[in-house]
Amino acid sequence: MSALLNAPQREAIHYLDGPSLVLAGAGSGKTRVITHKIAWLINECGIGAANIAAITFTNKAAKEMQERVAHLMGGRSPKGLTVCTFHALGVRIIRQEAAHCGLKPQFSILDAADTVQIVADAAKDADKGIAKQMQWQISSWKNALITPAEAAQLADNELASAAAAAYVEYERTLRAYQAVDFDDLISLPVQLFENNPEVRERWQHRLRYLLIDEYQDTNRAQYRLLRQLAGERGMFTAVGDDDQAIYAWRGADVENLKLLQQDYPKLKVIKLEQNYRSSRRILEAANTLIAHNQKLFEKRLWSEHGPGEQIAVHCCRDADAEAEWVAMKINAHRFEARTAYKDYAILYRGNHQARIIEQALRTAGIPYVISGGQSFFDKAEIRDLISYLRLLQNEDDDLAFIRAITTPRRGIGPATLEALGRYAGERHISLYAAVFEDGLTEHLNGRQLEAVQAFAAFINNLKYRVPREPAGRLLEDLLAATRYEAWLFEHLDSREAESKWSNVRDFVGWLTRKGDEDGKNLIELAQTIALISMLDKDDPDFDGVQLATLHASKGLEFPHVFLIGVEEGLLPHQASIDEDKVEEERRLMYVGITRAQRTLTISWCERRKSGKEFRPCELSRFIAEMGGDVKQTNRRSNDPLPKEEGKNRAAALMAMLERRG
DNA sequence: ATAATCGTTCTTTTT
DNA sequence: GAACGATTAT
Repeated sequence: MSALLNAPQREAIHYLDGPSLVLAGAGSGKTRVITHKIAWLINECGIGAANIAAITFTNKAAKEMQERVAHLMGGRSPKGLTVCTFHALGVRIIRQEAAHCGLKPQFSILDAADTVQIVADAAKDADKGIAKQMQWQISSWKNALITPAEAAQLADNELASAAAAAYVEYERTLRAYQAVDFDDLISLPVQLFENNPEVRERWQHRLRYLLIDEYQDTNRAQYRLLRQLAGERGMFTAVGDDDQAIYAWRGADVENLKLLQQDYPKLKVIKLEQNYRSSRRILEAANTLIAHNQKLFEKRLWSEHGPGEQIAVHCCRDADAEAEWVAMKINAHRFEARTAYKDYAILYRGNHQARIIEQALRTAGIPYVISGGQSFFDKAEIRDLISYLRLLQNEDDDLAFIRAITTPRRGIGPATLEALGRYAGERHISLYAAVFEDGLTEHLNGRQLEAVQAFAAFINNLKYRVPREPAGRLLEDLLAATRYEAWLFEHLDSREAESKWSNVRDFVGWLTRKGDEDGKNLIELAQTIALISMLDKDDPDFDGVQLATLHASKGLEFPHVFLIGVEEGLLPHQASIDEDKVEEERRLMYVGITRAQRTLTISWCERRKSGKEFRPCELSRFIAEMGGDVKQTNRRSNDPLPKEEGKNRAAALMAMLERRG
């Protein structure tokens, strides 16, 4: 990237007369604009760092932004500057204004699995799949700031009505647990600011200038929060690209771009159309593809780079052959071009596709890193440990209580918990509080009572020690006392137990380090982990091929990109075809293409396993939509042969040699 | 009453 | 391949 800023970039940075929207095409240097604008505001405009907030969409983006600002400002991040996700900002607001929200400051943040369980409990006869759909519906309502009462009126089918009924109970349960879900992190601040103008003004005053990254991915509630914080003056810069809007399924609303123009008639729109990333052929293909979408803003990327290599489209026999082919191709290309493994990325539509690739890379001896995928914090063993931490932080968190008291097993099962739950429910107290009530003796037998009280005493003791002892020691004691390691090895095969235990060790090591570095005790640490979904252990020195879903790849770039599984039904995904949502899939494809700097290699399979059977596949429509400048190759020529066939051929070869010799 | 075991089902994307 | 549910064993 050139050291100088181009004219539209400069304009975007220096524009301060009012609200502005920067339409930043892929690879047009949008992070650069944001970071430079922050520096400009602080250095040239006399705005205090503490009065500036840059809001990103992912933790990773926030971290990168922070680093780049620090770099720009001479190695140190300006004191008091806010660079975080919408959700992290929400946590900060709620924690500081907890009393206004009817919460105690140590509220718990529930994850997806917890919320589904609450919905399942709220709707008694719920099967797991239905509960998931209902939770989904409730989440959509919350993202659109729709109350349970409004939802009940809106519901126009059986599922929605059931969800609306569960919604009321769901909210009640959350408050009883002193807990919030991810959606609350946005909607509670919105409600708070709605009802308390003084509080809103205080925050408006604190965060005087706002920069919002990935604006096209904001949902209704987030937009509302932005407007409340920015107020009438509208001192903000929103940066986004409607062509890269890929989170509609999660409530993101591209309409927010239109709303911005409506709500702020003086909105200054600046387009960044010069691409600094990709060679011209890749850019052309991306432009041609995305032209098939209905456009909100006209935009055409251009580049000063040379044409570069042709895009290759390769057909494979099946997913296994595809994985092997990609691995082989990377090894060959790396050898020829003398590149590093980290110059390559393999991108795919769904997480499940990663497994086959991983396998192939391992056998080929290629190092790799996966970003995204199942979050480290979603793993059962990590959730086990976190449930103890959550319970320490907030004893009203019944879900954490249940998980902690039953893992590892300590002779407490469903029957005991049901009795305890009934007792607590009648009294409107938490499970933990119920353990200390005298009346409990009526409902539990001697052994049950003893077990439950021993557990509560254990937690109580830990809690007492939290302010006095370092987090690391408490964690070690917690694991020792619960015999967690032994429990893992007792009921799992050793390979699995080992992997789980090593995850636990990683987690404990990470927490211990963090505790020592920041001088935080265990409970203070517990409050921060809920938001850190991806373990930011990505070590930039590690030389490995990057594996990522298309969603997770947004914002990244690589010299050489492989885009796999480009088939009808997978990309575009079948569900999107059925629901007439192909435009979003096209944007997803667009995001994938525009990650590539020098070469783009696309692959697809003739057939794919669905369940037990192979089903024939056809090439994605998006290839045709990219224009004709691609080089199609067929398997046969350089495909690795399936195992038996390979063996046969080797045998035939041997036979031939023998005949000759 | 609790715990381990076996079989069945599904996999779009994530703060 | 993992996560859930139903079944069997203690």
